[in-house]
Amino acid sequence: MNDKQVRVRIAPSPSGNLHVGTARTALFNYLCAKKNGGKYILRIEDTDLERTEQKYIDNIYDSLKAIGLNWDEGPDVGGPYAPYQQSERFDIYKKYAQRLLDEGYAYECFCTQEELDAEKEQAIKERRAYKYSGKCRHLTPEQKEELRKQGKKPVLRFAVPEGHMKFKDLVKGELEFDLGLVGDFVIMKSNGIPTYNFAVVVDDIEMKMTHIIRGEDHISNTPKQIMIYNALGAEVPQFAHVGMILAPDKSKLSKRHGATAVSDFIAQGYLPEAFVNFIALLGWSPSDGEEIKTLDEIAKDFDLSRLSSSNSIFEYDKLKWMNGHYIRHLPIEDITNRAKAYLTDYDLSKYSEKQLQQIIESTREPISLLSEIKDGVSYFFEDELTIDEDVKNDILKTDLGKEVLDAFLKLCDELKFEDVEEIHHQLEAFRGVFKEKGIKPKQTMWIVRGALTGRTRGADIGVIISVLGKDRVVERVKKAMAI
RNA sequence: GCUCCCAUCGUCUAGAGGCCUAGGACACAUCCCUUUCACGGAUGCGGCAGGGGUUCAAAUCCCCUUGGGAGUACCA
Repeated sequence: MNDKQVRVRIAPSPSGNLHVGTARTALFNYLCAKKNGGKYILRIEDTDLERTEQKYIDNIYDSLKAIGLNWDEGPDVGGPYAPYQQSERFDIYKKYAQRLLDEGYAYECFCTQEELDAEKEQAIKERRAYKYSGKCRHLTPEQKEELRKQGKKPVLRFAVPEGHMKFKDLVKGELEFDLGLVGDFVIMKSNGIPTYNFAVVVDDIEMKMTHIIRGEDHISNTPKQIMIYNALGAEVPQFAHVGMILAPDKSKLSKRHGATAVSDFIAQGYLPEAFVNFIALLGWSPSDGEEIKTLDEIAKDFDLSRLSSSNSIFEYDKLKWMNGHYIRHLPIEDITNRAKAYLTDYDLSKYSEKQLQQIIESTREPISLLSEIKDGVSYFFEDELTIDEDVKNDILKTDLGKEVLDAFLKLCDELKFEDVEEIHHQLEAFRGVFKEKGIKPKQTMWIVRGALTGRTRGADIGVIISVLGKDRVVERVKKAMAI
């Protein structure tokens, strides 16, 4: 490669919330910049005035920030090539368009939608691939004047030359296209707004992009874009086209498969760390086989050569597992703080921060979504415990249940409530008594757990007893005995 | 239809001619641990789409078939 500073970009269109596919593209660009000490730029491609909405722009900012992909230059932070929002760059595109017009690389086309549709229909009838005829290519100045007088507004079309276009893609390898198959495409719409293919190139030139990393759905745009680079006498950046992210049924990922927006995943309880880690593995693989990595670690290890050229399917199973892994391994203070967002229905002031952490610590193990924490800790907060029917019938109402609870109630007088370790020891002795009578330790504890939580599963029993404290433990046991 | 891209366990992938009786991760199964569910650990199940070449040697290179994906807009 060259020794220029690497400059890459993510250029989302604000016509929807930030999509996972876009997020992954952003991630790869970000990683490429970080790895090479380059710059990672955010550019908002809002030339589609109809579909652009401010809330989507906000969502893009928020989502990108949430997963840690902060940009070096962008609409909000500015930069040497501002503005970074296409709707504010219309005069720049006009200038470049005029240049292409003047130099004969582009021409005005006055064809109406009807004419174009007719051409298209004809092509279909002849079972021929459609391509614009180029009939406006050689309009005389007089003809154009006449058309203009009729009130027709022209579009600007790029005059596609004959021949073949070849370029080397960093992940796909050598790619070749027959330009005879691509028609003269529109670069400026009749309303004076540039089309995508034109605006990207102008911006990428102006913003000095060195690498274009994007989804392979852009492969067919690439020859068109390269032609524009060439016509403008600009250096062509390196391209790297990655496979797409597909839904489990191999179709395009859509809402019907669940969430598609990064913000949806986060709202569902996925941790940003886990989410980025997971999407990084979709199309990229670590050199050491170690899959659990922080963003920084991934950046250190990142290399375009390890990008995959095939599509990958977005499966929730692994994401969930990974999310659970992060929930279990991130510092407890951190997880506790984030968990609070899901516990707003509870009166958290009931417990000290330390106790809250104990609660979360012993509840975080089995969950894979942070949102599950709410249900997981409910019995710590309910004043009126809800007891599962089968816990009532199969556990608490039994003779053994009464016996165990009676004994446990007596034990409460000696229990060292403030010391979880000690509680465990005392419990061990407690279980031992029943074990001698042939009652399995797990059965004994099941009964105590049932009385205290109303469930058969939950946090560490020592923590439950300690955090609940003597008063509530005794109260709950008595209530359970009265069932 | 036309053009382009892709093809290793169910899924994500390692593999850049011999290191491959194809490695890892998720999922699944069994076992162990255990105060529950889990977590963790161990073991197992499972794949080079098919067919031709090239080569002493092919998952790796070439061709064909099949399958999948993308593009084909005055959308990005």
